[in-house]
Amino acid sequence: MSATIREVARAADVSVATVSRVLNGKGPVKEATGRRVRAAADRLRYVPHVGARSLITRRTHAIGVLLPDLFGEFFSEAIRGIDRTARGAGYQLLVSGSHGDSAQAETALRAMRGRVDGLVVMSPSVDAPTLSANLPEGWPVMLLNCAVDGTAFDSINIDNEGGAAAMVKHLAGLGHRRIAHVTGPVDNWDAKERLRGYRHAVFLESGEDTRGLEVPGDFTEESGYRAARLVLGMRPRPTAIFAANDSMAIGLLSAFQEMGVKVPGDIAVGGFDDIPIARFMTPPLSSVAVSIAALGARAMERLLAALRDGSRHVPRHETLPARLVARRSSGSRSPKPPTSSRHARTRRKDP
Amino acid sequence: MSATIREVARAADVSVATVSRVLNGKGPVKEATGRRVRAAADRLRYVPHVGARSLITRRTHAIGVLLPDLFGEFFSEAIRGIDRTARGAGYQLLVSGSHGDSAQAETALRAMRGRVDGLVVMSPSVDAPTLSANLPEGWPVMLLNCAVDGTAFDSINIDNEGGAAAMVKHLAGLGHRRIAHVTGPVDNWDAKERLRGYRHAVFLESGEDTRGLEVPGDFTEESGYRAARLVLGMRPRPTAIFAANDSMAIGLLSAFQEMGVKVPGDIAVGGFDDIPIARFMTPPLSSVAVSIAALGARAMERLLAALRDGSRHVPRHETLPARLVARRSSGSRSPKPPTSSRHARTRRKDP
DNA sequence: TCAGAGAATGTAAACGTTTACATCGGCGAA
DNA sequence: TTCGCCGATGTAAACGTTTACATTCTCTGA
Repeated sequence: MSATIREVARAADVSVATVSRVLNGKGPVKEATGRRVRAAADRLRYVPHVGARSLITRRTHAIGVLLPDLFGEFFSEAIRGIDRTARGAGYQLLVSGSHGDSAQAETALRAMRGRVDGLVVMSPSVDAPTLSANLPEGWPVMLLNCAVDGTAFDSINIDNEGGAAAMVKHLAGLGHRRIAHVTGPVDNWDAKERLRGYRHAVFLESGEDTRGLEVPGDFTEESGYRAARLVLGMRPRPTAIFAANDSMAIGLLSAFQEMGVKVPGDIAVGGFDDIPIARFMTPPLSSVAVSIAALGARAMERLLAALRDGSRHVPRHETLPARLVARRSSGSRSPKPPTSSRHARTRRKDP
Repeated sequence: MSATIREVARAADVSVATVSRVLNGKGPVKEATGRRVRAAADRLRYVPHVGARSLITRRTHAIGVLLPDLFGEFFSEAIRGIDRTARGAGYQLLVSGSHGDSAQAETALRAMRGRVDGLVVMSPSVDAPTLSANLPEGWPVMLLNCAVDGTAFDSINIDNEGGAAAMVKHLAGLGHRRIAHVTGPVDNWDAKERLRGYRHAVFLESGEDTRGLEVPGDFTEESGYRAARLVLGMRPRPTAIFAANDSMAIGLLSAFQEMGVKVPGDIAVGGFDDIPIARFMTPPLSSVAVSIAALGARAMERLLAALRDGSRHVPRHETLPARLVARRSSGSRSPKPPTSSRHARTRRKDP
């Protein structure tokens, strides 16, 4: 099979300790000896056995990544950010996706034990108790956009509240006074925060109460499609709708198109997430953008820092800003974006 | 830290060998002893140290996954398929993405050595020589949609040729006689196969030579945008264009819209890949769909089989079918698809 | 010349498993 | 009774590293 450190030592006519020292760059070694060892290692194609190494160093140089059953680009973007940062620091990624329920996530969590030095968890179905029950004490964990409730874990969240408020302000700035909202699933953390941001901003802008302006949704296009009819039935009729995510906003758009309701002429529409499809809708959908890649990168950065600091590390909470993207669906008379910028965003290697 | 097998043995009042036997289900053990051991292991939250285990078994129960710098949904879909199958067989995934060039891929390849039992490689920049140079002899490897040239490696490819031919036949069936083609990058395997399929099908349908009907592209929207003008300048003017991927087809669509050229009235357009945006274009883009998840799942299945068979395994090549998706851009008068099906496809968890 | 410092290198224990082999009973057959 | 077999369990070696400690070598300064 593969060469062992002992064979390299024999080939370079030194002891195994010296080989180890040379390859790990610790301890004093003579220039010439180092060269000899490295040459022998190259020649034999020596690669240290990670198992044996982790057995004694208690380090695996791998990070576990737990992701929910994401579709579309979220998965890719999250991994992209995490991977780049991890690789830069010499860490590998043990990825586990598609966790529908809490039980699956627990199994995955267990399977990671002993394989990784730390964990990045992005899963709505994993909460603090589940986590602490399945993890060795004091394992470095970074929670990504999970429902954090003042736990002892590190976490990073998107500024859902601020993003939602920005969208409401944007619509209000365009003259809209009655702004309806299609909510996400009631038990969804992001949805709850967006709802809160919406309510607060509407109150600030118009002093109005939002009761009677909220329509329940569940993040699917279908629920957006259904919501359209409900909103049109409100009296007085709202002049704008803010959907808690883009999928529902797209549902709204297709319903309005079928009914002959003009967007943004008759009613303005805004979404959240700025998924790639958003800019290709007719009319292009105004939304709130979040850089998932940046989220992942930041998470990995902090996890690596935690790994370095060891027990001195103090967990804390962080919020990543969301950015308003005004397009035509909200009535913003933004010109057609220059062709080049669209390309930059959606280009990809094939397939 | 974590409990060791020795502590479990002491707690259950047996030897370490017995604990190992119970937990691995091999060797004869008394019913009662088994129960006692399992109870102790649970109580102590014992998880075997994978490093120590792999040191002696020579197995890691992990599969390396090398992916290119994919954007959009390809990444997610590929991982989804691979992950599901791997998890079912008790394997974990060591993922490494974002490999721009061959050097990066090589580094990643090396880093995986000793960490994984097998490899799934999906990377246009990795070829057979690079692979064999950086891999231990006889390592199970599955090539996904790579440029395979009769090598000794297992591989699975998409039926680019068949898909392209299907699109041409579809257009010809709608009455088109002059069908132009926007090609992909010249050194891209998929692009080359699609071009071949196009040429062959055009020859079969009309007996015509395709010289003078091909326009160079590079898979970006921009190149599609530029291609539009070239195609319109051909004499006699083609009545249909088949772009080698959807991004370029989208470039065509936006160019035509700006120029006031009606699609499909003045010219029909078809793409390849059926990316999610395709159905949301105006008009919805006809394309050729490929299930990337199925591709990944199939790859993992075969890799696992190879792992089981060991040296008895014989590598072979496999092709996965591509499916034509006719929409309005090709002039197919498919009615607006029922709302529900659109939802099923694009729904996703948030964010 | 030589003590002693420090650099360079070697020796061997330890990490936590699995497993070949040894051991120990108990039981049926001779 | 005794032999041999077999099921259940224990003992200890081996896997490939890292590293504390021991040893050897090479100077430097008195």
